[in-house]
Amino acid sequence: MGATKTDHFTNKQNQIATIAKALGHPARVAIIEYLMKVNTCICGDIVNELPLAQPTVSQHLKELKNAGLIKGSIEGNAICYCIDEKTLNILKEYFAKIILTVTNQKCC
Amino acid sequence: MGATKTDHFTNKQNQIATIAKALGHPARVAIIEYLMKVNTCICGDIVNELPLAQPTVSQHLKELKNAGLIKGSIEGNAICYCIDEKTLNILKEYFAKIILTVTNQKCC
DNA sequence: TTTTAACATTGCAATGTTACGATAAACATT
DNA sequence: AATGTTTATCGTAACATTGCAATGTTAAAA
Repeated sequence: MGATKTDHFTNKQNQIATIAKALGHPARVAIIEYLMKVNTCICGDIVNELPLAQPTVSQHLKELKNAGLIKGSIEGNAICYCIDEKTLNILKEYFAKIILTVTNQKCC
Repeated sequence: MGATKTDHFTNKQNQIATIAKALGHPARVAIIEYLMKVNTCICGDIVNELPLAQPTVSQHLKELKNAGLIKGSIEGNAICYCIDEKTLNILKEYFAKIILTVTNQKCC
């Protein structure tokens, strides 16, 4: 098949999976790291930072945007991208909760 | 193409992407949640908890294991699975660092 | 207005993922 | 030994992802 059976899972499970999936590629992790490193939202310049062709980078940016991990606003000729930390925080809090629960378990 | 250019990215970027990718499917998120909920490592019983056929579940478990998110030990007839919180913690700490950095930025 | 710059979109080839039936392997039970 | 239970593996069909060349689109610059 190849198609994920999303309707069999909860909204939360699908939400977490969607965000995690967007971060499931090193190029997209690299984009996030770059946006963090430059210490401001960056207009243009992302393509030159990655070892990938422009259409490929554009596609990765689109996926990060769809997942809510970055925001992009048109700034004249270029586009200004920055990290949306709210979405990252959803993942962080989710993992923190699991880790806390699991650490208190008597197991294996 | 379809093949990820892993060699163009750092080890850390590939590590984060690999772990995130493993969590990028609702069935695998559901497995993690179930392992957390039962409050102990569970032997068997995972297949019945998911709306998927046994070979599919087995495959998802394998991917979680490869990513280091769960550990499995043979327990007689069944196999005992539990969460490896160390791997989850790598992701959590990574996100926490990004969130902290980004929140202090004057941006957009 | 033509040109340039910065991204987006389209189309396609190569590869990866998801799901499951069939089958195998390993052990427990009878 | 024969049977059942549990998990893994194989094979394969359907679909998704990755990457890029070619081509649009939009707005600044000349």
